[in-house]
Amino acid sequence: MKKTYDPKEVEQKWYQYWEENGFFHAEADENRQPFSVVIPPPNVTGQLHMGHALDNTYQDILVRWRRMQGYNTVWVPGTDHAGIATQARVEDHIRETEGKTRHDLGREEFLKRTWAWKEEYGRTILNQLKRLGSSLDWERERFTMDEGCSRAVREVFVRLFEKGWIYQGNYSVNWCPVCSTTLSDIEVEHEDEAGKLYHIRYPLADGSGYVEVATTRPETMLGDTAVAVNPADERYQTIVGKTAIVPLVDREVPVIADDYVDMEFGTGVVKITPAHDPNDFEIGLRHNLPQVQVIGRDAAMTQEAGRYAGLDRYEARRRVVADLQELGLLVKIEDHQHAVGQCYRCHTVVEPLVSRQWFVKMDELAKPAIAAVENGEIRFIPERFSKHYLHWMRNLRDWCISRQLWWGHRIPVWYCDQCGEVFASVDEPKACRKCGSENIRQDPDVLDTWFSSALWPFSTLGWPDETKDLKHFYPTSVLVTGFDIIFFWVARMIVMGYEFMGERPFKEVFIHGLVRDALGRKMSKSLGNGVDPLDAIDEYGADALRFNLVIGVAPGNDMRYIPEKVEAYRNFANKIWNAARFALMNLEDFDSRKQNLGSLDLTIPDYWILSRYEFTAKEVTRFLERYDVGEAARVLYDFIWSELCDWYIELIKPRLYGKDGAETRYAAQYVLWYVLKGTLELLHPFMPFITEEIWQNLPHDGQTIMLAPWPQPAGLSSPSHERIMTTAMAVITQIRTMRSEKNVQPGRRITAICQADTEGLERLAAMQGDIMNLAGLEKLILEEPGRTPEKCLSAVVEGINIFLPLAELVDLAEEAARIQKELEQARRELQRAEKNLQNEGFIGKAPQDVVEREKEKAELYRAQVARLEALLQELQD
RNA sequence: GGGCAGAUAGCUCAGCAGGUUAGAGCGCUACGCUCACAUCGUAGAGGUCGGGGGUUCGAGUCCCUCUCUGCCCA
Repeated sequence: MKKTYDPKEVEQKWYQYWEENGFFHAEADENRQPFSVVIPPPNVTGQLHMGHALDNTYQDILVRWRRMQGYNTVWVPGTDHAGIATQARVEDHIRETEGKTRHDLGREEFLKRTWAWKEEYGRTILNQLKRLGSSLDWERERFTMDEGCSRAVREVFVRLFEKGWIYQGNYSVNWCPVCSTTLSDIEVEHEDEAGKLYHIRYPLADGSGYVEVATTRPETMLGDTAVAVNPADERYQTIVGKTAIVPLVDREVPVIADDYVDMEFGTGVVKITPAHDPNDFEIGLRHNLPQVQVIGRDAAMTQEAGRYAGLDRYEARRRVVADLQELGLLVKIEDHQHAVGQCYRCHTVVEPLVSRQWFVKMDELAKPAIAAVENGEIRFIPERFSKHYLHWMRNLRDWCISRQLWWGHRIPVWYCDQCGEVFASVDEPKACRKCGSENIRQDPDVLDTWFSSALWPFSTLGWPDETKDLKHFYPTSVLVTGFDIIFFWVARMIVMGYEFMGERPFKEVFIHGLVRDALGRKMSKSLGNGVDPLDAIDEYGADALRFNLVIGVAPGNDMRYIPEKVEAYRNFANKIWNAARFALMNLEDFDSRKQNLGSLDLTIPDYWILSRYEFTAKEVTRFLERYDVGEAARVLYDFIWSELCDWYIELIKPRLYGKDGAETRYAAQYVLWYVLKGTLELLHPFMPFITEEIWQNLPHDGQTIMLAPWPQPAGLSSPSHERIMTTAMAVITQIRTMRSEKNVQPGRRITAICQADTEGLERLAAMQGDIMNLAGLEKLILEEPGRTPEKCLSAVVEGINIFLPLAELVDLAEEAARIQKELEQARRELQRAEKNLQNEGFIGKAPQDVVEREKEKAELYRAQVARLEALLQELQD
């Protein structure tokens, strides 16, 4: 074995081994409890980023852990066709390489190219997930546009259509002029921008004066069909019902009253443009106003805009404002902060446009999905995310699902040009369902990407067929994802799960935060501050990256990616590597079958490490059960580094070297092997590669650590041995501290005298040899308290007097000062404990064990104080 | 405007169901290449747990309030 751990050498080897031996794969087995997870499918043309690395590390930890626990475990891999994003990438590519648009190529050819693109790049992200160690069941790989998923999409569409829950309608929708498609409400991000508020005068037709309206988008006035005030606004009572004239287009429009108008905003008078504002659209419907579309799908002004036709919307704004100014109708321009809707894909400012689109009626669908979270059938972890979810679900609007794209699931609706019938069909129809005419055409649009991902938990398991997998693995056990797609994805899966499976899609939703850069900023392409997980893996190893991503992160919190931190966990891997190297060097002649734990002649450190190991195993399991992955990892880190390496291995070295005989050597070998092997098993879900590499080298049963049984409690807990060790460790540390303070050469062996009560002496005697070894002693004298040895460095710890006869190093004043300090500290603690114990409330109300512990502490501090006082007295004499 | 997080050592963060002398990593200081590991060891310094109030025998932990930061929704 090499002196330092080299991840490159082992990672690929083991991944291949796991995959080739089918360890990731599981068939549905009715006799075993299922544990199933579906991956949040990454975009098919995407690259692995830290967010994916985090998300999949969490999933892999849970999946590997449950698999070891014996669950019938599957983790379903796959990718998402990501309509807008992928189409945009391919369009860019074609423009750059051929100088053509998708329209130049035509729909069929463009789709052919996109599929080719998908085939070429779709694998990369999945391969990148392998580098991370993800134990995905590759035999189950799916794609949102594969045949099965596509069939599920059509099936769902048709069923909802026939139920009347999918409908077509003319509404104000969000249009992205760059992506050339509509967007659902949540695909629009509202960002605060510094804008302007323009105050404009609209003359009244009867010549009685003007009304002053305030608007942030003056260019839309060309499409105004009303001016509105609040009915309760006393300022404007008299003008309601009059007619105003829209300047520049000289359109006569009514002055209407509507509750929607905010009296506080601007002048309290607003212009109404039903064609270009969703609220105005609603008002337009209420008041029967015409819609005049002055901005087109290309974000340029239409013919309706008269002399502004053809201008870009922003250029039109400038011209309109200039023209108004010239006419003297522009009252003022104020600075104004307002939220501007942008496309979540390309960040272009979205244009509200009225058009005919397909919608999913959400009110009925939402009911069971709301109830499920309310009554705890589906649980969010952390709990607070259920509030987010519920708030959104209770204020749901219908979902616009049609997209004017080519890449996606074509809407399965056909129009008959003969009789006008509109019908949906799962299979491609040859003729009109009603009149039999073959003169039919399919709706040109495709569905929102999220429509197909909403079906993911059951479409990937075979729905609409009633497959064995679906029966056994649905509902899935847990969904792991980031809070940013709770609305986009999680909510819709819940909705569709109840509607089509009659059951929740998953029992629990484990939500994690974002990976940020070292400065706490979101990692983004535009900032260029993203760290490529593959680079991190190359540099530190996949195990170190994984550990870094999860350790010490509380559920739901964001984490910062700091290279030095990954380095620390690379060092941790190396630490384990070397502990194992040490173990293996000393286990060459070891045969674990010779004896079992019960028949060995164990020492106190043996009992202690077994007890600590058992505690650690329980803690790790407990934390994982609560999805507290960060704490589980921390517990392991501390156990391995501090207890196993720093103490236990150091303690057993003499025994392993054969200094105390073969029997105890074997016992030390056995315990070391047992604890190391078990610890590797506990660590395996977190650090799959290094644990497999070491485990394979240790005596073991089975083909892989992946399938080793998860460590179970074995009755190894031993508080009495832990207490002895605690005392010994405190004494050792204290002696080391004194040596260090006085610069005693590390190699120099010295004498120590320990005075303690009978019980203390027993504990020390039991550990005498170990204390001497680890504190660098040539002699350890244990005696009853009474005398104060002359010219010694002294200290008191755990009620034990420690004296180091190092006369030449003793500085009386220094000693006195130090002891004085310790004494004050001990007195403070004693006082605190006594105050508690004298408090009737405490004695009466605190739990028995807390009171007991407080009593023990008081006793300890009392002894401590007494000893320190005596010492100080001696020094001063 | 409404809601939700966060504020703990110089930095980044833990702290579970109120009761440990409040922890870790990095950084810092001193010493040490002792036959697993210098990607290391030993020891050390460093915190009035954002401010104020309250509940409680007891509050970093629960409640109220204020300040600051971030996020979501309108």
